[in-house]
Amino acid sequence: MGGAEKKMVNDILRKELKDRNFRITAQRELIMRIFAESPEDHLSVEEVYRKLLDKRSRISKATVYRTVELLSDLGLLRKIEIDEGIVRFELADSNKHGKHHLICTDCGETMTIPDRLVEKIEAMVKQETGFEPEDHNIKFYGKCANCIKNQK
Amino acid sequence: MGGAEKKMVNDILRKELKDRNFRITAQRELIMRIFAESPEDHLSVEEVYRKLLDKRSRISKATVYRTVELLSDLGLLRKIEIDEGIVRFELADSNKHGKHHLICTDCGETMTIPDRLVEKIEAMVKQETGFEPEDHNIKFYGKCANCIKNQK
DNA sequence: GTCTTTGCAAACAGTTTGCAGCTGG
DNA sequence: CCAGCTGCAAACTGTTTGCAAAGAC
Repeated sequence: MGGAEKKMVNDILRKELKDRNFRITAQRELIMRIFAESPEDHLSVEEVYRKLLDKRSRISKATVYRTVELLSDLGLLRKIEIDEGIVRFELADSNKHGKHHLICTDCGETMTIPDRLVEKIEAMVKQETGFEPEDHNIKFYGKCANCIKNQK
Repeated sequence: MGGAEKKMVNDILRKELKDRNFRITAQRELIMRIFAESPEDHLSVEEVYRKLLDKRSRISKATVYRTVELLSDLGLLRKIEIDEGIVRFELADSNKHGKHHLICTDCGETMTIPDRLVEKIEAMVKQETGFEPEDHNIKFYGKCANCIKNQK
């Protein structure tokens, strides 16, 4: 994420905090920055904490927990869970929501399911169950078109 | 699950234990039985433990943890995770595979997506992408029909 | 100055482990 | 009989909480 974008993230954070009458603190800015700077797309509390230590910021772990939860409430981070038992957070980039992948068990390739198809699936779920999906986490494991072809 | 099926589950357990040189114990049979008898399709360790207490079986929680893990290794149970932070187990009914849930962000209710619908989704994925799904992990987060209704 | 936020340590929940005694084969 | 299993309690991990002191506005 480039310098300009990082500044933008910080501006959004400040605005969001102000609007909801929360205070702008160094800790909140720092933690938000960790996410903006991080090459990985999702971090556990432990990982955020480590990265803070690397920067010589002495923030308590309790504050990381509280802040990351607050940032989720503000809609700046999204809480996700990939491996079971470990909660993670990622930047809630507004144009990116949910995760939906096809994972080939032969060649290991992972592809994104086309948005169009995801929308169709969500519509189907709603129609058949009355449940209104807002977010999702979808993974299919199987054989990709290529591997099926080469197998023959 | 009917009486005959419950007996079958127990026979499979005994065979599986024997084959792998584990011992057949009352605790293992009991815990397996809890799953066979349970109307819910997935149980946390805590819930299994409670059900054992209801039956006046004084099994230690450590044993429940160990057993449920063993039964998963044997392929009789499957480990799943629906709400974050709570691990659950379900009967690894051979004709039922993968995990697919609807999780209501209002009331916390979690429901299983009907198999029929899952199959339809898989067929659609195959048709539109050429990818052949064999297993999956699907979670939708949103509002359940009940909460939508009560909200109005 | 006031009300929020932080850091610390203690509390908590879920899970794992070491070990003495019990038990299935 | 004896290796494997269980129960118990203690240890551990990840997370939450109460409170006094520090900080934002």
